[in-house]
Amino acid sequence: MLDVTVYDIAREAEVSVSTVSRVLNGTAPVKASTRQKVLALIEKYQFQPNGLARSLLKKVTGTIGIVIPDINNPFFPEVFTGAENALREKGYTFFLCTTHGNFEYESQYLALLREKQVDGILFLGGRINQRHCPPDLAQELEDLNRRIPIVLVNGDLPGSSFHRVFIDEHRGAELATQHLIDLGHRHIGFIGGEPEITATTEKIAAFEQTLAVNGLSSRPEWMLLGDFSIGCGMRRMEELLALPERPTAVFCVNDFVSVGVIKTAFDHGLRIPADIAVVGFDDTVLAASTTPELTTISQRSKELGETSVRVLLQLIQKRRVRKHTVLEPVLKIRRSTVDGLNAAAGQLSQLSEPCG
Amino acid sequence: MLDVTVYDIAREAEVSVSTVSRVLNGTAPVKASTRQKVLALIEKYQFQPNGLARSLLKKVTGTIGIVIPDINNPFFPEVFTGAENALREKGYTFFLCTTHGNFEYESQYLALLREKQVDGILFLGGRINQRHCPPDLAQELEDLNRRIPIVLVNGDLPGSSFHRVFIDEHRGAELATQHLIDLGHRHIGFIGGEPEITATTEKIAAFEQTLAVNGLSSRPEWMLLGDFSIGCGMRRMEELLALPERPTAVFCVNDFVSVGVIKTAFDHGLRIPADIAVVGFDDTVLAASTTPELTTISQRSKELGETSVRVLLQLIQKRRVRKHTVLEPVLKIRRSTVDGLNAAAGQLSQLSEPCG
DNA sequence: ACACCACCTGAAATCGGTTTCATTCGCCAT
DNA sequence: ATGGCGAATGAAACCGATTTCAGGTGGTGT
Repeated sequence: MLDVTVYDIAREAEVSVSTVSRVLNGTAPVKASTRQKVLALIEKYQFQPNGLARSLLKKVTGTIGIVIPDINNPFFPEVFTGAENALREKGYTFFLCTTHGNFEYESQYLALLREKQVDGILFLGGRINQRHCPPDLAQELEDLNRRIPIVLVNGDLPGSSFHRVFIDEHRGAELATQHLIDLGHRHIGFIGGEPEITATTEKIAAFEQTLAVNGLSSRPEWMLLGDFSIGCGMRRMEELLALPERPTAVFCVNDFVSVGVIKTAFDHGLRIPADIAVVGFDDTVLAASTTPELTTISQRSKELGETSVRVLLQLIQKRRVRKHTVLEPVLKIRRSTVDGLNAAAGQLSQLSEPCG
Repeated sequence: MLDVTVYDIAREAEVSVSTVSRVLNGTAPVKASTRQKVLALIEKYQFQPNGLARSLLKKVTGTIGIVIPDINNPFFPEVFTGAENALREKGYTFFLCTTHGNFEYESQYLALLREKQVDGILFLGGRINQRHCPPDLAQELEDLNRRIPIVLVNGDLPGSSFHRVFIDEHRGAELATQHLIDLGHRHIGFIGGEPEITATTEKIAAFEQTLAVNGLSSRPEWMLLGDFSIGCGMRRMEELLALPERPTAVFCVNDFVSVGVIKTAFDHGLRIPADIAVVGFDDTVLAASTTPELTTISQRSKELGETSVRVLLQLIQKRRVRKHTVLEPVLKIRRSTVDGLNAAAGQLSQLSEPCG
């Protein structure tokens, strides 16, 4: 009863629905007087056209699906923010789908997104990896990509032909490792990350390669994996500190893990960076909230979101886009590796806006 | 060409679309042999019914809009997680809309959500407040509520009749303040928050009332507002420390602000809690990542999300629900107010899962 | 007076499903 | 043989918009 349609408007205005539609979209000239009449009714009933009906016909929904593993890791909200900002004025809306790294959820959400006719999908499945991703999900994703444009963000599915946007994680890990070496560290550990995931393996490869280039090497007992959580950082750091010989620095797979590492180091009365230096990865808001602030690798998360969604938009408009877009990571040097920096030097950009 | 419809299936199976639809939904008996034929074709073409067409007819989309001010404040992702968990198995999807506290964005998103025919809306607009919210947005929201079920989460619009789910912020602020007083503090400051927003005013009211009950009172120069950011915490703490006389404890409007306060205190060589105790609000992941960990008030964010969405679901199903649902806040005592707690006592629930 | 065009409008098809209504068919009881 | 019933199916209406196509009207140029 509260729902007004073009037919209701047309009837009351004593015109046809075609005319109402033309007033709505300006697709053809309409006599000023009838336009006024129609507009008045639209205003009167607060009429808003039903997007489902329109989308059904036009085959465009103005809707994008974003699939991420974990919304509680601040990295992903930042990517989301970038995507949203890039498309805000175009009137897109976003389905946010959190999978918790669960393949069943992923599969379920992909089906739902297809059913709801999204125009495109941003897939930030950290789990995508040749060895780990089950063949059926890979297949499913590829099939889906034949119907709906998909952009893989910071992930890969070797042997497939997805469009991808990602930062050069190898380079990022190299920057981090070289930074520690340049500071004089010779004994460096690596903490965190699931061993099946690209985000872990890439970093380890670059880590060991950079050590080698500098005539150093990693020690198996200092390579402590797990997952991407704070708790993992705490536990692995406990284990590390229990060893007879300790590294003087650790490189963590992400900021979450770094937070755990710092907490545990602090609990053991260690000073950071004097006793142990810590480098993270992602440059999320967490990096700004630890004491001392965390040296980390910026993934330029907002830009990543913006760029990804721009690529997706090109695909949606059937324009040609290069398959891969790579962003350069940036090393953010803060007090978890270099003592005595003043706070301003920390490049904590998120803290510089005025307040109140 | 890749898009298969019920008509295509029907033609190839030599049945009518009605039959295909019946196979799809099991709404009427279909002979086993024809069912098989249809199912085989559905499998062959990976057919999936078009949700737009279905929703258009059924007037249900299985879609919910969630409007939040800031996705980069970890509190909101936690609420979102709760909502998603509660509705996952029902196959709902969520439009996530971030407004940055911008009324224009809010208005724009509300229109979009209506156009896209969401079944309901969770509105977490921290800005909703009798004095501050512009009358037209208030009006808009109320009009919308006549067409679409809306639940206000942690917000209010006095004089209106929305369904609301919220935690008792007054009680939360009381718990925080009393905790500091019980620890022996007599000089307590308040930092952060925009003065127009309920989340600020409620806390201030409870703060001052609790002081009064204990025979204490606030000092205007120790009430330093601003916004809800880390940067605000830093700046206001600088100002506070520049005063000739300082409080021995501060209560912050949220965890973000607390982080800034702790950072600045640390930069000035102050020890927490010995020189200054800090209490936050929200119990986000940030509270676990500071050194020392932050004593804070848990808003039980995931439960808040779950509960809100449950209420919303009731409304969608036109069942009767009580207008207001209130959650009790919980004080989480950690090392930013009490020295020498061991880490396990911190109740950092998010750190207790196994890893790897 | 006639042809032409620009402007304005409406009827009807369309998008891809679901659902109602009517019909056919086979089977069983009387 | 016949009436009745339930299972199985198809035709057609419907949801709410957009768009094509086909007029109708009025003004202008010759």
